[in-house]
Amino acid sequence: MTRSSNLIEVAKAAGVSNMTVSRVINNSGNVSEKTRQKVLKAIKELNYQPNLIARSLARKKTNILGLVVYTEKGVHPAFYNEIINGVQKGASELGYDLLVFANREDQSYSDRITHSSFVDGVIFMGVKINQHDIRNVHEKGFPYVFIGKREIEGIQPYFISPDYVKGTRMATEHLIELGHTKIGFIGQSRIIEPDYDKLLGYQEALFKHHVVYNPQLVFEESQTQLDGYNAMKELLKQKPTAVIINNTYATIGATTAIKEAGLQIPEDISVIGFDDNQELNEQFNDFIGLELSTIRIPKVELGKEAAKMAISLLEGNETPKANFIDLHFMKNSSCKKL
Amino acid sequence: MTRSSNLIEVAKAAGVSNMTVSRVINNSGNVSEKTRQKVLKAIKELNYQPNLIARSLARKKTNILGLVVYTEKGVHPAFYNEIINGVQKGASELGYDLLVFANREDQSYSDRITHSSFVDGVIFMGVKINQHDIRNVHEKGFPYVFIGKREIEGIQPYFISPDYVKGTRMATEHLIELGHTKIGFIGQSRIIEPDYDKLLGYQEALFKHHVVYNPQLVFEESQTQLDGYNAMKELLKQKPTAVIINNTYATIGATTAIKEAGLQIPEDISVIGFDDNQELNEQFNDFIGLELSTIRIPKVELGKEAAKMAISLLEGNETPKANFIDLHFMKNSSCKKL
DNA sequence: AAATATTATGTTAGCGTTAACATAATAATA
DNA sequence: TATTATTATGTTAACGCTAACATAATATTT
Repeated sequence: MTRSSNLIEVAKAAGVSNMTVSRVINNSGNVSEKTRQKVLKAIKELNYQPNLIARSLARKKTNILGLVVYTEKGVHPAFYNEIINGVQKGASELGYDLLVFANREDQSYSDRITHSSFVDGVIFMGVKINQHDIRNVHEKGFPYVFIGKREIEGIQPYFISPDYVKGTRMATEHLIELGHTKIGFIGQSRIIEPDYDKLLGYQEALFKHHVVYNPQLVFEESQTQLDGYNAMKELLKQKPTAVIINNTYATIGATTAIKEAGLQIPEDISVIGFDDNQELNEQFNDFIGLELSTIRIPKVELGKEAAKMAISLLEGNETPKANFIDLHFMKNSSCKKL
Repeated sequence: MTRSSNLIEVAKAAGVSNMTVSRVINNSGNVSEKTRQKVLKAIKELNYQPNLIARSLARKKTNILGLVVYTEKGVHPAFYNEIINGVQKGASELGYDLLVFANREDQSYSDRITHSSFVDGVIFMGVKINQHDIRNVHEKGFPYVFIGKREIEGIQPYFISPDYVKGTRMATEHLIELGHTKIGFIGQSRIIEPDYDKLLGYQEALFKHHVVYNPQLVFEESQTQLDGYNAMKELLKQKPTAVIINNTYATIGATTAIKEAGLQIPEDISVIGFDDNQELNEQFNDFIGLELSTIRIPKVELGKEAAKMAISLLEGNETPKANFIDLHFMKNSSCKKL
C-alpha cells in the first residue's frame, strides 16, 4: 500500500514549522494568508491527510460518537436504521463520526466503550438495554444519552423520546372531532413503554372530550399481522367506527380482517396506524390502494437531536435532561367524518 | 469523568518496566509466571485497560475493519443487517472491531477510509457502490473486498457472493424432480446481478433436464407486492404448476393473486420464494398458515466469510480472489409432487 | 521614535503504546 | 567450571499529532 505523508513532511515541503501546518489544517490560531497558501499547496502536492489516530491521541479526544443498538425481534430493523441515519447526520454536522455497536445479541459494550478511548460519548438505543452497561457508564461519569424515555434502577439518564402520549392524543382527538366516539385501540401493553404511552394519549383525548373509556374497545399488545388480525376480528364485534393500531404489522393484519368482514375503509371504519416501518407501510398502501392515515415518528430528526444532545453533553455544555420530539399526524384518506 | 490509568502506572505499581506490562497484556514474548501474576494483579487493582488509540498509533494498525454499506430503496435493510451481523462476528473472531459506514446516501467514503488510518481494510456492500470509492482504494492498493460478485470498469475485485445460480438451479431441479415442467419465474432482470443469476440457474436446470424454456413463463423484475401480484395474475393465465419468485415482497403479492384466483398452495400450484427478508417471511407464513419453501441465503455465514477474507487480505496472506457461498433450499410445505 | 499590543511563527514535550535493540538472569551444554 | 544458549527484563526512540509556551515580526499607540 502506498504510504501517506505526514505533517512534518508537509512542513518541510512548505518551509514552515509543524505547528504552522497544524494551524492550517485545523483553521486555528493566526496564519498569514501567504504561508497558508504555501502550506495548502504542499498539502495538495503531497496528498496529505491528517492521521486521525495521532490527532486523537494528542487531543485525548476522538471526535467519535458511539451508538449502541440493542437489537431484538419484533422491533423492525428499519425503524432503527432511520434513527441511526439521523444520528449519523447530526453527528456529522457537528464534526463527529459515528461508531455503531450493534448486531451482537445480549452483549455488553460499555467496558470497551469507556476504556478503549475510541468514543467520546455514547447513545443507547433499543428496548433491551443492557443494565450493566448503564450502571457502568453512569458510575464512570462517561457521557451518555438514551433514545427512548426511561428510568433504570433509580438512574435518571439524559434521554430523548418521541412524544407518544401527545401524538396519540392528537390522533384520537382528530377522530373525536370527526364525530367518532366508538374508537378501538389495538396495542395495549404494560411492559413496552411506547405502547403504554400510546394508550395513555388515547385515554387523555377521550377524557378531555368527555368520551367514556370503554375497555372492551382496547386490545392487548400486538406485534404481528396475526395479532392485529385476531384483535380486529374481536373488535369488530363491538362495531367501532374507528380504530387506532400501534404497529405496522398489526395494521396490515387488522386491515385484512376489516376487508374480510366486507367493510370499507374509511366508509365503514376509520383507521389510524403508526408508521414504524415506512417501507412496509408504503408497500402496503400501494397494494391496498389506500393511503393510511398514520402517526409518524420523525426518526431522522429524533436521531439528529440525540446526536446533538450527546455531543452537547460530552463537550461539557449545559444540556437539558429530557427532550421530547413531537410526532406528526399524517392526515391521509383512511379517516372519514361520521 | 474518572481518568483511567495507563501502562506506566501499572508498571510502577507492579515494580516492573513498561515493556513487561506490554508483554503481559499482549501475551507476547517471554514473561515469567511470577511477574505475570504481579502485573495482572496491578492491572486488576488499577482497573487498567489499554488505550487502543495509542496502541494503534504505535502499531500503525487499528485492528478495525471497515464496512461500507451503500443503502438504497428496494433492498430491505434487514437483508444487510444480518450480513453486517455476520461480518461483525467474523471480524470479532479474528480480533478485529468493525466500523460501519452507512446511511449516508450517495456519499463517498474512501478518502476518509484510506487516509484517516482508522481502518486496516474495507468491505463494500450494496448495489449502488460508489465508483470513485472503488477506483480510489484500488489505486492506493488499500485492501478491500466486495460482497456481491462484480467487475467494475476493468477492475476485478476480491469478492464473495451467494451462489444464486446454483441455488436457483437446485430449487428448479427440485420442482422438475417433483414432475413440474410448467414452472413460472417472476423476477427477471438484466440489471440486478443476483436476479440475473437466479434466472440463469433456472435456465440451467431446465436445460439439464431437457425442459423447453418458455419465455412466456418468465416475468420482469419485481420488487414490490404489487409487482408480484400483477406478474402472478398474468402468469396464471399460462396455467403453471409451479412458480419461483425472486423476492419476499413479490412473493406476498403473488400469493395473494393465487388465493384470489381460488387456487391452493401447494395443491394447485407449488411456490418457491427467496428469504431475503426473514422476519417478513415468518410473519407472512404465520399469517397465511403455510410454510413457504424458500431459497435461503446464509447471510450470517456470508458476512463472516467476507470478514475472514478481508482480514486475510489485509494481513498479507494469500487469498483467493473469488468466493461463492452455497444457498440453502428450505424444503417446506409449499411444493407438491405432480 | 520608543513603548506597547498584536499577529505570526517556532520549539519542545507529551499523548500511551510498541518495535527494536540492549542487557541481565537463568538454564543447558561442553 | 567456563561457555554458550535461552529466557526474562529493561531502555530508548519512535508513531504523528497538538498543547503550551516562547519568540520573532509586524502594527498600533503614545
